[in-house]
Amino acid sequence: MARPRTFDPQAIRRKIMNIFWAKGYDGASLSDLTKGTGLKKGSLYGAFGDKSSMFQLALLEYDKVAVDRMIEIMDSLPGDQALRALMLAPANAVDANDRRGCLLCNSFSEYSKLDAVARQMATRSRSQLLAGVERALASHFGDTAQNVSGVQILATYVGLGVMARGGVDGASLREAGEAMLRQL
Amino acid sequence: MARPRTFDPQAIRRKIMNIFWAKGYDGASLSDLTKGTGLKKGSLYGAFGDKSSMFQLALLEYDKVAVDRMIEIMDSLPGDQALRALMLAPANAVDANDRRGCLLCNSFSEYSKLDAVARQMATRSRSQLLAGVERALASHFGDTAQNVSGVQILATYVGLGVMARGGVDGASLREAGEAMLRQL
DNA sequence: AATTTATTTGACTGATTGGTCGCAAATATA
DNA sequence: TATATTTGCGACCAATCAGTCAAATAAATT
Repeated sequence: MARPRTFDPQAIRRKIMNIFWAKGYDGASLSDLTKGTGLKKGSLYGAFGDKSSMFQLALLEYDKVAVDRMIEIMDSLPGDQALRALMLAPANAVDANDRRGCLLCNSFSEYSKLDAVARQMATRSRSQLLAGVERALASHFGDTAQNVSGVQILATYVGLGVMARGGVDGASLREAGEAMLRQL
Repeated sequence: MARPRTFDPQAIRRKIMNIFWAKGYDGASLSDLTKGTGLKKGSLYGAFGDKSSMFQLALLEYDKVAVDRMIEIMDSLPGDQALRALMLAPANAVDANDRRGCLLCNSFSEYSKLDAVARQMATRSRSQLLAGVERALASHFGDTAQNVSGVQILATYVGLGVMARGGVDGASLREAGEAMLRQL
């Protein structure tokens, strides 16, 4: 008996994620969100809550479509190929003209402006990504102690994404990723 | 015959740098700047120009007191110690309760919001830091080809700074830095 | 076709954004 | 001490910020 909503919430969630991905939490204005989704403020607030809720939603969506997906791919590959996929992802994105970097990594930069829930979500995604990296390392090296550390690989990945945002060319990012892989 | 200014421009420049360092270009409001410097808007604008000029000034100041200083230190040390100083700096800062990361690296994250001058300054500082890293590498390895790349070390450094902002503990940052050093 | 109910919409907050301007205060010279 | 000048300060500006709300709209059931 109620009028059904005319938009697809899932599609809007995706658009919201992309807006925050490109502009950051603070950098994305309500005006950006209304223009980017095609919805008016009222609909946006009615369906998804306030701006911080929308960002939480964006983090969740990114966790599903990017982080979890990357972890699944890594888990399905031999350790060295898994790490190769991760370390070359930033260079590949820049070559495809995508300079947004990684939404999760970007949110570390503005961590101090996030609410407690968003911080927890970001921290959780980070530790899951780290766990995936460590599984790949273990699968490559066996369980023996090694020089490389999972946090080091994670730091390199974060740095590559930020440098992509900062205008570094794809070739340099590829060189850095390849160098990291040579250390395995 | 003119009334002399009652503040020390150099000290104010330093304060402006610290404000942008902690909050970023977009994140630092004029209100932050007036509160942080103790000067009113009129004085601030009269002495330093608009907000983007003040950010350029902050980048220049950071280049002098942080980037150039780090490069000087690195140039004065044997290659391995030089790289050690760089790779452990983020962990040391966090241990000293400083989670601001690196102003230069942070500006990569919001590169798209900077004006042309600030972008050029950031790019220039980055390539100077990279050159310093490559000198340290050459001093350590001689001129033979090696597995490690300067861009890789730079990416790791950037990532460590961002992770520091994102609440990662000092011990993890140290572990990552030490691991990177083990690859040399 | 009438009613019910949620959706959509645009107008409207108060606060803050970056930025400007004129006036009063203060000081160094004459 | 009087004057000339620049600083410092507060009021003001339009634009934008996130967020609210009531009225108009549209659809599904009866």
